[in-house]
Amino acid sequence: MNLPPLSQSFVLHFGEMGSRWGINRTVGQIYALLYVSREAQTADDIVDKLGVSRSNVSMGLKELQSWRLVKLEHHPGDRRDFYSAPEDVWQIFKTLAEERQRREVDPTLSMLRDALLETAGSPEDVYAQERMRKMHELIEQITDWFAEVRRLSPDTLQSLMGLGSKVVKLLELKERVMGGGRRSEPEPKAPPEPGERALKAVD
Amino acid sequence: MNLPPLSQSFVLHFGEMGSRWGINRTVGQIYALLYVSREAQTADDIVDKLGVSRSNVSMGLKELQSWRLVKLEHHPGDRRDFYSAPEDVWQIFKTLAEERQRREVDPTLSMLRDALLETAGSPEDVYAQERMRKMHELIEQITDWFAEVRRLSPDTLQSLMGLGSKVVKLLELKERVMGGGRRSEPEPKAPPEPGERALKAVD
DNA sequence: CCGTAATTTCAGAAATTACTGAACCTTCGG
DNA sequence: CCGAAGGTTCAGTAATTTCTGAAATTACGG
Repeated sequence: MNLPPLSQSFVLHFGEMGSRWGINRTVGQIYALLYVSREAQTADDIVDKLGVSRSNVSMGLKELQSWRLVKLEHHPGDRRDFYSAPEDVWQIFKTLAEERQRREVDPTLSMLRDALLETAGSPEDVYAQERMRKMHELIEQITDWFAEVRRLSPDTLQSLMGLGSKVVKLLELKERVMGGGRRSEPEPKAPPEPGERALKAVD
Repeated sequence: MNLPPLSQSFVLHFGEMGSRWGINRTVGQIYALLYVSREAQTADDIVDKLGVSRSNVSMGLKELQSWRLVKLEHHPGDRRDFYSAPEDVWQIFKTLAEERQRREVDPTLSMLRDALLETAGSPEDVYAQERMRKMHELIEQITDWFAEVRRLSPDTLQSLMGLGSKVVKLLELKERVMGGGRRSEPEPKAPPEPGERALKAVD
């Protein structure tokens, strides 16, 4: 490995971390390298700096592209592919969240929906279905919310997060200003707005 | 595998999914089984239902315990260990979030802090450090926020998420009601409250 | 077209991770 | 103290994943 010390620590750490996640060492290292590099890198640059095989880099870059985590650019008069990581860390975070949603959450939601449409044939499966319904509700709620929040601008998001748990104060404020609404002892189940939260049968 | 059909689909799905995450097939299956089982299960129950070896189940259960995802209980007059998954899906989600924070995020924050305390010895490392600072800020902001939100009661959390992107409206509302505060064109950097957001040198 | 540079693919080697069965503890009733 | 039941550990094997070098493909200037 042929890198200045701080960059190297960073790259090595991401390599290790990669395993705890679903990505392999090389992919983690390639991403880390692009992330801390001012200039876009060619595949051969990466080979030199990380000391792994050319084919491994090629595969790693393909993987990172499938995660939409790297940008491919071309320099005029040079036929090589240059790769870099997007600048904006918020954008990176969003992309990561979206891809993980797509790869990890969506298939599970789909499986749960299918199972919930079946008719349970035993007491065990009746209970299992009940549990799956609970899980489906939770996941759908969290992902719907997340999808909405992702649409906010980084600035808005940031001021929202800056509030921290003070959002609760805001909620109380809302109750007071909006008036009428339900008191602080809520009904056992919040009544869903009509048409929302219905179980969709599609994939 | 010896399970009713819906439970089996669920268990198999979690087994597959496990790989995309950092856990192995058996661990995923054991957890899924416990999750959809009304009664706590002994290790031998699990062996029968999943068709894996006794030792594999033992290791899997140990792993799940290290994630705090299973409860161990004892029935009077029975020396066997009975395992079950906590009921409350929100609690499960929180536990999962906390453990992933501990295993995946904290080590990264720690590495970044260390790197930020070093002196860069080359232009490349100066830039790398700048990038690491950006990443450190992002992660710290998100995790601080998450830590605060985790403290909210499921009810509060739920009404918050029910708002979806309407929180933005609330933010605007706040600006109006509170008056004085900064206009919708924010300063380039939000001024940190004194004492907060300081770089901590500890692990 | 030809030759060369760049990239991709892929079969097999290397490394890692998961799983098993057998041996080994620990606990407890008698 | 013995023996049986339950639980854990661990060395070896099986399975999977990662990585490589060589061959194949693509893209392009002349």
